Amino acid sequence: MKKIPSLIDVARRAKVNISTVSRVINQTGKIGAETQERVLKVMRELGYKPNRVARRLRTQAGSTHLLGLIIPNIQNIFFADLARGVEDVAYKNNFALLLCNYDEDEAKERFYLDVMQSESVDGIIIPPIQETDQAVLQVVRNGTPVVCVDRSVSSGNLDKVEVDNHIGALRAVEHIISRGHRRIGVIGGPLDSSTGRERLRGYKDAHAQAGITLKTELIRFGDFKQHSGRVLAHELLSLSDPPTALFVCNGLMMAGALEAIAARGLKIPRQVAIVGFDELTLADVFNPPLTVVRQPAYEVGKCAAELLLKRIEDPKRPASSLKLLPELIVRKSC
Amino acid sequence: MKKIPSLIDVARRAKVNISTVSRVINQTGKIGAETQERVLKVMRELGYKPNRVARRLRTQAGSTHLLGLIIPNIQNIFFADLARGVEDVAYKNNFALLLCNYDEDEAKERFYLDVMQSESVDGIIIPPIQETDQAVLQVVRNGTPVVCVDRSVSSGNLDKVEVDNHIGALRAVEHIISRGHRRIGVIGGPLDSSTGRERLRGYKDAHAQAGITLKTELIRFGDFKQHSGRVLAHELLSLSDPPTALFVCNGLMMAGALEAIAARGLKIPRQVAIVGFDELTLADVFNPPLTVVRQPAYEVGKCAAELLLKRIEDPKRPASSLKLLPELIVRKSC
DNA sequence: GCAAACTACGCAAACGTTTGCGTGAACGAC
DNA sequence: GTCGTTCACGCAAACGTTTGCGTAGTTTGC
Repeated sequence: MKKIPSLIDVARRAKVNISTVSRVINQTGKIGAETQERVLKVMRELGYKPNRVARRLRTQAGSTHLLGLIIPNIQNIFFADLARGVEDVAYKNNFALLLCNYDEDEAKERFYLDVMQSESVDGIIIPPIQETDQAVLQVVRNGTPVVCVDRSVSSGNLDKVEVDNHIGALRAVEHIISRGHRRIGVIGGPLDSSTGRERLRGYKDAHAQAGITLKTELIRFGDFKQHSGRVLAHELLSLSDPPTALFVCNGLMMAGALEAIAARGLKIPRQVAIVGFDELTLADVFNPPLTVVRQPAYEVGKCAAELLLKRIEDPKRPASSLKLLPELIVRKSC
Repeated sequence: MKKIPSLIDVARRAKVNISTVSRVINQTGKIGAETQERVLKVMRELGYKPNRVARRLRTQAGSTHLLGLIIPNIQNIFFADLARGVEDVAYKNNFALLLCNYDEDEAKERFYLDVMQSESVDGIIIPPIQETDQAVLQVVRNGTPVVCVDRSVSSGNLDKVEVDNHIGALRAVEHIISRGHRRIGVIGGPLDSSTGRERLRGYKDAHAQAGITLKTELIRFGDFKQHSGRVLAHELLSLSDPPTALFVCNGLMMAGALEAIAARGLKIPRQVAIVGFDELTLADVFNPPLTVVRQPAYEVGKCAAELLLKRIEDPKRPASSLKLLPELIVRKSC
């Protein structure tokens, strides 16, 4: 329970003013070589570590070395990968990370946004809960750098990095069609999310390209959670004229759909083919191995963090918008 | 870019001293009903949010409402679940969470421990990298509450919550033996981790109980990562007298082992049975569904956070040590 | 050889809180 | 009517930094 040394302790021991110590730490201002040496020595002896809280309090923005990341759920592997991406670049630049799960709950999102501001983070990475997310817009109005990931936010000039959901879905469904399928069921995401909408658009465009007319009974909307994947797959497969292939718009719903297929004892891909959005842990050793479109989640996080750091350094730089390409991994399920 | 209101702004507008405002916020001290009303009104008008940084700076410990969580890798679903557990109880108690991945890298662990202290977190949850983890011992010596999870730390009286790895492994291997197997290969974890050791002990004890003598060539040690699972499974299956069943000591290595089995075109469980440690995303819809021992990761995180909060409230309470029971989920892979 | 410029460092304010102490007013007891 | 108590609130220090300004002492320019 020994006292943690502060600037004052170092200063006293080195017989200089605290401002001098501060300056050798931050390498700002002119310091005599000899003094510098002495201060550094004392710092080592005392095991001095700068107090980040005090530093944050003093300097308003840009040097707190703390980033905020607010995601729906860390248990979703997509966001875990993404988080890992931002963490890695944060660590490389000596930033720490404040991480929160908001669970698609607006109150929680608001709470955590408040916390972040109140913690004086240098910047925030967030997949906005809504297209027009007043809470995050308020934050950027307060002057905190924000970059949006995964989903877009309607209002203008924010940095953002997304994956090209349209092209991903398009390629996936094109592939399904190229395998000869004409009745393709889709388990989509919520239409009020850009991801849900874009993936559905890919599905539709692929049909249009191939001259296949859409059947509304084959189009179902889930909530990106496992449960909805299961029940919607059951619904689709219970149709009097069931689809011969399924396109499932995220990883968790994919797991649910596979449950339904297993429960019905259907053989993949003979009785029903399937391709999912998002890579899954055992996808490549599944029987049969699962055809999926892999999202570059780690890269999304990495790019977002890099963008954020750039903006922190230069708050006036024009907003940039990245769109990363997903990759269709063709295995045996379709 | 408007100025964020501070205590001073509220005080001025309500025509009181800042200390009064502080007192109505914290509900400490006597305040006149009328004054209180006025101050609250002004706070609402201005949208005042207390500055957590200043608060943390002023009060030394116990009320910063910030918890630290340092884990090996958030991409490991076990730790993601665990993290979710602590996050949930943190949120319920209005705590925020500082999350870091240390990647089994001692330098990173040290860096993040420094950050945590420097951020004046109220407490830290960590799976110590070593049995005798000097860095974390130093932290508790400095007076920061710490609870260890998953792995134990040798030195005395720390709060900790683990899962009973011995009983988990014992039950698993008992089950394998009950299926008639006598040559059981094990892909274990590093022996310098308590988890690795305890699971191996379970494996051995199950053999002893059944009167089966251990064959050293059937015992291999990985590093809990996917790659080692694959190569060790290949090694075991290449033996002139290969095992008829495999016990794999964590989830990632399980995925690797399944890769190896798939590559060799072996049928589970006919040609080789397998049971793993850790539940996996598609385990229940795998073909065949995977028999695993499920660790209560979420509960571990939950309990750890609750323990930590208790200790923060009362730093002198005796250390408690929880051991949660894992669950053998028998499916079809053995 | 002297003004100007620079070097190396100290002084003190400021960041937004919390909190011990002080104090005037109201109040109850006698 | 006096005195002690309680109430409601103000004053100012403190937490550990950063940083603009000031200032001795030294160097440079000519």
